[in-house]
Parts: sequence; C-alpha cells; structure tokens
Amino acid sequence: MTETRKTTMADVARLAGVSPMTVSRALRSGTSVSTTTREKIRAAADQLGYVVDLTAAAFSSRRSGFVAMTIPSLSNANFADTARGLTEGLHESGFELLLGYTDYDVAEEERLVEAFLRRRPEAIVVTGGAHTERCRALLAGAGVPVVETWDLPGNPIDRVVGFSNADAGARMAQHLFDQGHRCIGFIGGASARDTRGADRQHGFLNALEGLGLPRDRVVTDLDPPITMREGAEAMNRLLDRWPDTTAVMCVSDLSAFGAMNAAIRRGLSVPEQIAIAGFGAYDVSEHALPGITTLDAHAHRIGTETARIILSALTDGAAEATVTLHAELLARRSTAVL
Amino acid sequence: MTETRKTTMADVARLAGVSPMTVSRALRSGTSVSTTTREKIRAAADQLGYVVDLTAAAFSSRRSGFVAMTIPSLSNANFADTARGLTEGLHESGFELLLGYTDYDVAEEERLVEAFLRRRPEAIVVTGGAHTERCRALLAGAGVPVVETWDLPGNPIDRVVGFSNADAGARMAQHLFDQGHRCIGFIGGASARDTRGADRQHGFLNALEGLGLPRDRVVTDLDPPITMREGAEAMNRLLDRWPDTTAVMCVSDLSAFGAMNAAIRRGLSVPEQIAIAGFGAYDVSEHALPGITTLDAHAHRIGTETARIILSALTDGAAEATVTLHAELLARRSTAVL
DNA sequence: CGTCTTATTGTTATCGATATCAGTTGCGCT
DNA sequence: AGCGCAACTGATATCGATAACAATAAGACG
Repeated sequence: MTETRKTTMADVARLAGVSPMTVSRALRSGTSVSTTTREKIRAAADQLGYVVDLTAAAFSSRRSGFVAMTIPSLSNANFADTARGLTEGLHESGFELLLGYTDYDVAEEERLVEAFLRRRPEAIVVTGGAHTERCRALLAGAGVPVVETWDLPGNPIDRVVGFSNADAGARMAQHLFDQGHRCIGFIGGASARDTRGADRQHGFLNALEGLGLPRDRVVTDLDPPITMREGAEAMNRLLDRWPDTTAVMCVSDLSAFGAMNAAIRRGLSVPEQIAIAGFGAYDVSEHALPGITTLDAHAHRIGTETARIILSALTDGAAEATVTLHAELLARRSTAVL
Repeated sequence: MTETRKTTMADVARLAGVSPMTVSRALRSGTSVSTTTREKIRAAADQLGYVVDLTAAAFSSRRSGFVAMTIPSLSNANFADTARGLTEGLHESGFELLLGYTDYDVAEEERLVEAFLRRRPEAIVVTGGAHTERCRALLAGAGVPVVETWDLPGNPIDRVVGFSNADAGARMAQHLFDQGHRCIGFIGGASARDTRGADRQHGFLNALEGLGLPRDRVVTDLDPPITMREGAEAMNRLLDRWPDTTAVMCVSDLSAFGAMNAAIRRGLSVPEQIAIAGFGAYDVSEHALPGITTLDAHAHRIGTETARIILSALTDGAAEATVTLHAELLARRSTAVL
C-alpha cells in the first residue's frame, strides 16, 4: 500500500542512464538491445520494483494482448477444459484470456461480447453457432478473428473449431441399436438455450427414425444447464411414462449419472435392464459404477486448435478456416451386452 | 472485417454536434448530461457503430476496471463457483474479472500475479494463504486491496474471506467418531501443493489423536489435483495395508467418489462395511449411490463476500478485514449408522 | 429584475507507453 | 583506408480517452 507516485519507464531510464525508448525495448522480447544495456536496465527496473503498465502499452501499441472467450458455464468441466487448452496455446505468444460465461443465454452472450469488444481483444472465441442478430453483427464487424467452437455452424461468422453434435447423437443411437436396443429414449434440455444439446438430440432421434424406431420417447423440457438432479428427475418421468424403455441417452454425462442412479434407485440394474449413455467424457462417467458410455468431444483439443487457428489468423493467416473434429465413442459397461 | 480507420469519440462528437468530453460523459453513468444531449449522442454513437475503447479509457482514468483472481484449477467446480460469485458481485459496479489458474503451484501463482499486476487491476484475489516470498511482496506492494480466500492465513497480506480448513477436518473426524468408527483413515495429497487440503488433513488427524485414535492410517502421497482416479487408487492401497479400516475421509468429494467406488468394487458395502466422507459439496456427492457425507464450504458465498469486501475497500473501506465462514457438515448415507 | 446556485458543456493538459524515423557505432571486406 | 550494412540507441509524435478547471445557460429567490 505504498503511496509514492508510480514509477514509470522514465524513472527506470533515468536510473539506467538510457532513453525511455530503450527501456521499452529492453523489457520486451524480439527487440534489438545489447546484452549489457538490457541487463543494466533489468537491474534498474528490479531496483525500483518497476512493473510495465500494460494499460498504457496496450493503448500505445493498439494491441490489447487479450483474446476474449465466452462459454456457457464456468463450472462445466468441458468448457473449462477448452478454456484451459486455449490459455495454454496462447500463453507463449503473450496473449491473456478474458473469460466470461453466458449461462446458456444468447442475450447474455450479446452483452458479454459487447463488453469484451470495449477491451479491444485481438481475437474472439464463442461457444456454438447460435447468436442474436446483433451479436453476430458485433462479432462480424469487430475486425478481428472470430472462432465459433463446439459446433459446426451452417453459416459461420469467420472460423470454426468444432464437431457435428448431430453426428455425435446419431453415433450413439447407432451404438444403442447395435447393442440390441429397440425401445430407446432421450433426456435433454429446452432446445432454445442449449442448441448444441438440441443438435445432439435431433441427430439422435433422426437416427432412431432411420433405424425404424419411434422418436417420441423423450423428456426434453429441462432448462440448461442440465444437472445430475434434473437427469434423475427426467429419468423418473421417462420410466413412469414408458416403463418398457431399455436404453436412454442423456444430453450430458452429468444428467446421465443422475439418470442412471435414479434407475438404480427404482430397482433397475444397469446395464442388464436399462442401458445409459451420456456425452462429454466427464470424469464421473469413467468412474461411476457401472462406467457410463459416452462421447468424448475432445474439449481440451478444441481449445488448443482454437489457439492455433487464432495465432495463424493473426500472422500468416495460412491455417484452415474450419477445423472439424469428431466426437469419439467410449463404450463402457452402462451399455454393455451381457 | 471492415478496415476503415477506427471511429473515436471525436467522430461521435462531430456527428452529434458536441464536444468529445460531452460524449465521454454521455456514454458513462453517474455524469451530468442533459437527457436530450445524451440521447442525441447515443443516436450518433449507434449510427456510427461506436464502441468505447476501454483500452484508452483505462489508461486515461488510471482505472483498469479489472479485478484479478487466481484459482488453483479452472475445472474445479468449487473454485468456479467462487469465481462466479465474485463475477456476479462485481458486475453491477462495472468491474470485470481477470481469471487465471495456477495448477496448485505457487511458482505459477507468482508468475500469474506478476502478469496480472501489469494490467493494473483494482483488486487482487488469490486462493489460500501460501505464496512464494516474492509473490507476497508483489501483492503487498501492489497498492490495491488483496483478498486471500478459502483459508484463514495466520499472517494475512490484507483481507481474508475464508474458513478454517483444519476445523473442517476436525469436524469430520468428530462426525466419524460419533458414528462409532475407531479405525479411521485419510486420503489426500502432497501437502506442499494443496495447503488447504493439507490443513484439512492435519485438523482431521489431530482430532483423531485427541479422540485417542491412531493417526497413521493415511495415504497422502498424491499430487494435486486429486481426481476420482487417484481417490480410487489410494483407497485400494489403504485397504491393502489396513484392511480393518471402517471409515475414510478424502480430501475432496471427487476423490471420495473414486474411493467409494473402489471400495464397492472390492466387494465392500458402503456404509455397512466402510464409511466414506469427502469435502466440497460437489454435485457428485449428493447424487452418488449412496450419497456421500461432505462439508459444504459455501464456495459461491466466498465469491460474493469477496466482492462485497472489495467494493467496500474501494469506497468507504468500512467492511471488516476478515470474513470468517464455516464449512457445513452434510451427513449423507455414506456415513450412516444402520 | 438582478444575483446566486446549480446543471450542463467546453477547453486544455495529460496518462505511460510504443511507432517511426533518424542518428551512431562497430565491423567485415575490398 | 573507405564503404556499406547491421545492430543499437535516441528524439519526437502520437494513441483515445478522462481529469480538472473554466465558462455558460437555466432556474430559484428575495
């Protein structure tokens, strides 16, 4: 809480006997300053406890050093993993991450994007391809690379790093069919909020239809984020209505875990009497008893690929505009045939 | 990607027929500008698609509008909840959160704090009371409020919002004792990295000792973050070495869940043959089968209280320097007496 | 009706760094 | 020795907003 006037580069320059410009160069990398001068300046800076003011540097250089990212939820491990991958990929280039969460609400996303834009980020990362009209306009007019993730929007704003949620849903439908199931349900959320979850649902149900099965065995009036509790409640409702169900896919592993335990509480054994599948390869699906079959969206990799795309866009621009990943099916005991 | 020269307040001022200063005032709140002028300026700004440049505003006003926060891990729901509470509490005052994760490493924390300081945050929030010497010095010399959370450091840097991890551990020891257990173990991590976990462990073991029980039944050579997998492995080792153990506390609910399922896989029934307790009130502990007894640290509340303390420190400074919370025991079936 | 407030708007001077361009110096080579 | 190039360092001019103070307009009041 020392209240002396803040030390600036000029102070360091004076102490080191050089110009402020040389201090500026010495404290950055990729600049040409002689080793002796640089060390002299470093010593002077240390002595004064000087810390560069990026608030001024950003203004002067017109480079904020920020990459902004919006995710639906902070406490969702999938999105956290993507944020972590992005942070790691950007770190060595000196970028910092401005992270905000939307609560699965496009209006909130718009507010967040607008707030971020005021900080002049050098790139913007959003989750999914569904935005308000105005948010799209803001992003498109921002003049910096924009990356939509976790999805493959039909009409992308700029770059994309994602996978087909519909394909992922279809894959799981096929898996359950292959395991011999014919009475298959789905538990998910209100489509308006979690469009990626809704895409998985559509892909899943369309695939069921393609296999000649009914597509009406669904409980999808839940409000994202779909938690374990909601998965459990939905499972109870589903089993009340369609007691002969033999397999259920849930929109995420968390709801799948809740749903599975609800089924077990009702006296059903998993997978003998009912098979359960989730999405997202959360830890809990691996360590649950039984382990829950899921789809790994490679959340961390989405982050690192996004970092790569951004860095490329900011330099040579040589990288591809769309990186298509594929969710990977992890078959576990919860859908095993015995 | 329009590449016209960026529009500034001067452009808006020209269009609205006022001075740039009036535009500056009109676009902020708490400033005196006539309603008609303000609306005229708003219209002009909208027409030009003008967005305030906080990069310049921060520099000019010497107020970054940032609060910086370091947490051990992005994907830990407890810390994410605290970050969420903090974000919410700061939002209406116009502050934004700069969030970074340390991976449970004080050296990384030091780097992160140093990087944050360059951004001139108006307050800094860190997790725990253990820091490198230099990091303490950086924080103490930053000239802004510093809040240490999730702990009650003996020698706080500035403000504190937390609870006693040792007390929490002791409380759980008492609970297990009260349920009739006399052969009680603990599963945790290497103390150097997760000092809060280590405090819980010490509190727990000291309490055992105070109750006349041995304190050597521990597996604590794991490296944070302690995951479900590590909890499972540790439980197997613990049961191999001390097969007569009847109760185990784990450093977190995640490891407790892994440990519990490992025990069940070995043919033990919970809680009939072995009781399990965790920490953190993660969703998984509530929805597991059986539900896992845990301690709720009120993670979200830590965030909102921290926001309150910061806002107070930045205005009247009237708030208390230390906010002491208490972890709340949630007894569930995993430690029930039958 | 004139003076005093108060509300509103304008003028000017920065904030602390970096971009840019202009020297200077040191060295290798012919 | 003289030339040219590369490496280093410095001088100057901003970047786009806000702080602080000045000026003016609009009411309030005796």
